[in-house]
Amino acid sequence: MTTNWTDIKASRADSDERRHGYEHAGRAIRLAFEIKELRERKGLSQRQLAELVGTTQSAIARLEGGRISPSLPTLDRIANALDAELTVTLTDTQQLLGAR
Amino acid sequence: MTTNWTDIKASRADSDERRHGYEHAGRAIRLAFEIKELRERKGLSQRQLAELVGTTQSAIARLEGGRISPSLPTLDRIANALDAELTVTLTDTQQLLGAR
DNA sequence: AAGGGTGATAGCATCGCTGCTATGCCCTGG
DNA sequence: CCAGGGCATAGCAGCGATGCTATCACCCTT
Repeated sequence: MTTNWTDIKASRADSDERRHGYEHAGRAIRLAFEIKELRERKGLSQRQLAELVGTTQSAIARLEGGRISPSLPTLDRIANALDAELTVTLTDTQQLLGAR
Repeated sequence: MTTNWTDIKASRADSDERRHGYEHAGRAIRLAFEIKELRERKGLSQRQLAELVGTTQSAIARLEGGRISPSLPTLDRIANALDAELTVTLTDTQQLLGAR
């Protein structure tokens, strides 16, 4: 068999996955902004949201700072507190390609 | 001001956010399944995916086990390796409600 | 029967996120 | 001027996720 797996591996050796923490920052910043947006829309202060979520104001500030990549459990709790829904999806970008 | 914030807080005291790690398992299991699904569709073994991602087979197996809540950085790396895209969204479920 | 490939699991060290306290800064109202 | 609220930041302890090695059980092929 020895699929063309070797090719796949080679073609990516230096493209993307070799760089570990490249653009997590991007997602973190976007999520941070969305949280802040939602919170302000609800008219809540960081302290109030913190209490709803079950944490402290500084933790909320840190999240909204966008310098860390929040955990899914944390995002979920925030979402619930803000009457929002957290959606996490993995979509194949090659559905119609590798059909051999 | 003293918004109806007190009401909000009261109305949730024992509904959802008081329970910390309730259904993270659900999301973890779904993601685990999606990863496995994608990986097999690409015809990759856990070991091959591991190498693409830059980790080991046991780590992949653990993820696909669905007993932990993966970090976003990890999910992102997996997604890239599988030619997939990771989407994380916070959607307001009350857009047309609290117009005040 | 022996070997190879695949996937689970355990145990460990390390790292990052989280919760917390304690500040500091800015702004607004008294 | 002096609170007071709102937000940011630092520093620390604790915990969960990750990476790793080493097994183990299975299946399949030879």
